[in-house]
This record gives sequence, C-alpha cells and structure tokens, in this order.
Amino acid sequence: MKFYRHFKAGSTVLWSGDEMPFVASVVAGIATLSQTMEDGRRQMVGLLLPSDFLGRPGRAIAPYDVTATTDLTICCFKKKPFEELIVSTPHISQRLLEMTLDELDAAREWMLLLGRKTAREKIASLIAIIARRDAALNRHDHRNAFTFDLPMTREAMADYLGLTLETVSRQVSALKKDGVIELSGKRHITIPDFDRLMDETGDDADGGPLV
Amino acid sequence: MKFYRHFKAGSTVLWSGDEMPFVASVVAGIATLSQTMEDGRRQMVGLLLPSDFLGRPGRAIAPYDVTATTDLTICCFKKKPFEELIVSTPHISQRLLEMTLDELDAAREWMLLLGRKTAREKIASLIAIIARRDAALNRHDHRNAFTFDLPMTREAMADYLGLTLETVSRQVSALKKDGVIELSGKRHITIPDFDRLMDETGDDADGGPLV
DNA sequence: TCAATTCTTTGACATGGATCAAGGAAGCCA
DNA sequence: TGGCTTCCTTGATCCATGTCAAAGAATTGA
Repeated sequence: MKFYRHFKAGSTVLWSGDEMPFVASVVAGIATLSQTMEDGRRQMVGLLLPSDFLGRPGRAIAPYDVTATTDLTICCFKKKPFEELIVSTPHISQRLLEMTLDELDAAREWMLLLGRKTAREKIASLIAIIARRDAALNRHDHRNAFTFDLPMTREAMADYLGLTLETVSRQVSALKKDGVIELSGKRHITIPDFDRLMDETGDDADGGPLV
Repeated sequence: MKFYRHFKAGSTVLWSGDEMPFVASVVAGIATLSQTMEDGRRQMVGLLLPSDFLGRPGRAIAPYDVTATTDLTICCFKKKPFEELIVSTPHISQRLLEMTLDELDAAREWMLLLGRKTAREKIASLIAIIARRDAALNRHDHRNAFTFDLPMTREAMADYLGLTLETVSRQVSALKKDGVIELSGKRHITIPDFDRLMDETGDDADGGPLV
C-alpha cells in the first residue's frame, strides 16, 4: 500500500494527462507543478516541498506536469486504500484541509504577483520568498545579512514569474548593480539588507506573502 | 450561532486586515476576493458563487478584500462553534476539502492565464468561462449560438485579468470586429460559434479550464 | 427634459518586457 | 587539456500593452 520512489533532478514525475493511481507525499527534495500551452508557453503553478502532498482523492488523471527540480523522494500510497483511510480517520482530512488552504493562499499571493507586479518586483519577491524560507529552515535572523543559493535556473525562475529568461537575467543584474543583492557565481546570493529587498517587492510592510 | 447578512451590489463585505469572527457560506449573489497594493494596483484572486465558502477555521483576520458584485446574501456561523462542528462531524471537513481543492485548481488555471496569455486570449478565456457557467446553469447546449450578460464592468474584468480597462475595451471590440462574439449594448453577448471562441483562448481543445 | 454621473470607447503616444542574436562562463567527460 | 553542453549575460530592436486624454452612451435623479 505504501512505497517510495526516487527521481533524479530534472526528471519528470508525471505528465499532465497521465494516469495517476496513487497519491503521494514529498519526503525529500523539491518538485514543481506546471502547465504548458500548445505552443510551448509554460507557467509554473505550484511548488512542492518536503511534507507537501501530491494528488487528490477521487481524481485519476494528473492535471499538471510534475517535475523534480532537485533529486526527489516521494512516498506513494495506492489511491483506493488511501481514500478509505480518509473516511475512517477524520483527522487526516482536517490536516489535508489545512495544507490545501495554505496552498490556496500561496496561489493567490502568486496571482497578485503574476497579474500586477513589474519584472523587478517579481524578481525581488521571488528572492525574498526563497530567502525567507531558507532563513526559517536554518534559523537565521532576517535582520542580518545572510547568504543562500538559488535552487533553480533562470529559466525556472522565468516559468515561475511569467517572464522570459532574458528579462530574469537582466533584472537580477539590475538588482545587483543597485546593491539590493550581491551575487557570487550565478546562484549564490547575499542579501545585505532584508528591508531594502522588501521595499523592492511592492508588498506592504506588514501583510507580506504568507508562504 | 447562525445568521444571515445582506449586502448591496458594489458594497464591501470585508476589508483585508479586518477582524472576522465568523465563517460564511454564500447563499445568493456573487462576491469577489481581491488584493490591493499600496499604490492602488488591484488583482482579483477569487470568485465566490452560491454555495462557496468564505473564511477559514483558525484564522481571525481577513486576508483579502471581499466585495459584493451583485446583491449578496451570506449565511454566517460564529467561528468557535463552527470549529467544534468540524472536529465532531468528519464529513464536513471532507466536503470542505473537496471545495478547497476545486478552488485551488481554479486558481492554478488562472495563474496560467495571468502569467502567459495575451490580452486577447485572456478576454476570450473569461468570456468562455462565463459562457460555460451560464450554459451549465441554464442547461444550454454549448454547440449552438447562445446569449448571456456579462455580470461585471470592464474595470472588474481588468482586475480579474491583470489588464487595464482600456485594453479590455479594445480587445472586446476586436473580438466583436472579428465576429468571435456579438455585442448588443455593453454587456449583452452572443456567441455564434463556441468552438471559434475556444480557439481564441489558447487552451488545448481537451483539457480546458476546470471551472 | 435636462444635468450629472458612471461606464465605455477610441485615439495618440510611451514604455516595459519580449524577441532575436551573439558570445561568455562553468561544468563535464574524453 | 580541450571541446561539448548547459546555463547565463548582454545588446539591438520590436511590439503589446499601459498611460494620458477626450468624448460618446447609458443611467439616474431633479
């Protein structure tokens, strides 16, 4: 009923439209959900981190492409027994509800970004989200300068933000030139002043992204 | 524990940041969820139709502006007793989970629209969504020409689609000029050929929006 | 009936980001 | 070591959409 699967960084877990006889939970690594239009335009619509849930009780077909962006381990449950488990164990659907509501909030924050932010604000927002997540994981203090790696290519950033990779590259360079971020290599970022970065995101000082 | 509230079309149900001591269910009418940036840029992030749920167990502060776009009736439950109800009645959180997953799918479809579609595709998509909903409500057949009213102003369409109202107006005029839609007055639309409209949305023939 | 208001259309122009194109830098493996 | 390959940067140019402005419908209320 329960088994593990591993995927190499860059490989595809599921294609949109695939049969999907299980639900799963991310154990380690990062996966993305994305949609692709017929002519190749692609938009990332979700990010799965460890403990996040993949699939949906009562749905047999994957609605999105699922890609491993890092090496990935997921824990799969056959759908039938899982659906029975949900009915018999009320606590599970309550927990699932909590997680889904969090994802919905994240999706809506993201809609504001996609619909209304400038390219520069989009980049600053993404860097702030990643920085904040990293800070939470590693118990850094937001207020001090700190350093982390971007876990994605410029192209993946573009797919996330609804931009082209050229625009991503240009705006990252611009933020660097303006001293908002420091870059060493292509992926390694230092943020000298987190408040300065936040000013560039366009978000209110208070009600920033909920992710 | 349970009480009804009414709102006039155009009035605000809640401001983002408001205290929100209840959860609610839409009984009649349409409400929208939107976010506004400090400089006034606004993005609609959700649409509440009858039977949709508003609020979240375990959250006291509204994260979005909620606006009645038509006359609106909602049925409110005090939060405390509702939270107890969820724990004691497993079926409710299962139902809530279903609804939230549907909203999440809709939000992700919308993210593709916001991030990657052209203005023309956005307008066509919105008209198709409204048309499809109307067809479902009134048991029309998609295949024949049919007619309905846009339930929103050009400005609301712009907030929905991440465009300006001028661009909305221009693209509606363009679709009219090209014979994809017919307009009488500002809001009354006839679709002579639904497939033709679908071609303009940029969506695959099959896996169209799930809403 | 005539303002006054709100909603919408249309035009002229500006611009942010896309597109097209070239080349640099880093990693990989023979 | 050197040549692939992948990823990234930068420049030149174009165009879709935004911005600013004016005026045309439709609706409302006096």
